[in-house]
Amino acid sequence: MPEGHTLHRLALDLSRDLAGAKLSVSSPQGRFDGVKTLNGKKLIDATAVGKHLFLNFKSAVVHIHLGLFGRFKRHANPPPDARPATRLRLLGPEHAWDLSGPTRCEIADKAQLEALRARLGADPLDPKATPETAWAKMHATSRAIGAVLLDQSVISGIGNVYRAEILFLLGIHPETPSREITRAKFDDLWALAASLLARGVKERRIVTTPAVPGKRATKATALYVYKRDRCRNCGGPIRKFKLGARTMFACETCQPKPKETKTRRARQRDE
DNA sequence: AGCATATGACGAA
DNA sequence: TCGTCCTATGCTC
Repeated sequence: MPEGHTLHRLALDLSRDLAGAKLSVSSPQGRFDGVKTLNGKKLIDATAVGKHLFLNFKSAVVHIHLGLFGRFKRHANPPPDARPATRLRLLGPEHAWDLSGPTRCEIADKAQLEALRARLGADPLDPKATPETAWAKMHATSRAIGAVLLDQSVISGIGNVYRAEILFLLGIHPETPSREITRAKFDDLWALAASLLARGVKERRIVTTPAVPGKRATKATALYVYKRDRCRNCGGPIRKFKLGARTMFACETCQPKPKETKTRRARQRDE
């Protein structure tokens, strides 16, 4: 689940359960080296930027990136024995949170945090974020828009599911050169990303189809194109292909290819 | 039991 | 562009 909405949801939930408390911190797996520094220390809160999560202790900040496999599990206190792969266990008064499989989980100093922030593009979930830099970057490259949307230094928080769904909803073919996106389309994209991510935080999952009152979206109804065989809108076949090292899903009826300016790769593939 | 798969990102070449 | 790292799940045999 780890796209931007997951980390922002986690920041809220971790803050709700653990903020203000002195935590018992452990690493059943043994691969988190901040246990000594943090055990018994008070957590101020948890925050998120893009796909990065920060545990803000009074004395230090833990930087967590879930990568593809990282997960948090919540338990009531007292929690069950931790699985051996548990990298980090945070035990608060009422709840325990177990982290497994993260790409990153380390104490970060000021310089590291600053470098990270400098590297990340604007996060649509940040109410203070402005899209000007993202627009400038997007407008300045001929890379495929589908690849640019995964680039966390342009916009942070969008992952493989959101990129497919956002491009579908905007009717943009993923191989469209980024610089051909108009300012008006970009503004739509930014607003859509913000609203979908916010909805993801609220619903605790990615949902891009219209809400049906009284019904919860299921795996079968939540998305238009991602991992589907048929387009939820027109019923046509979904094309599945690699783009930016990940699997892209698109309906080429609802997302027509840009005219003449095919990418070189697309041309090669078609011949 | 074993294998394929996954919503991510990095470094080497 | 490829290999690599990290773990859990759900399939197939």
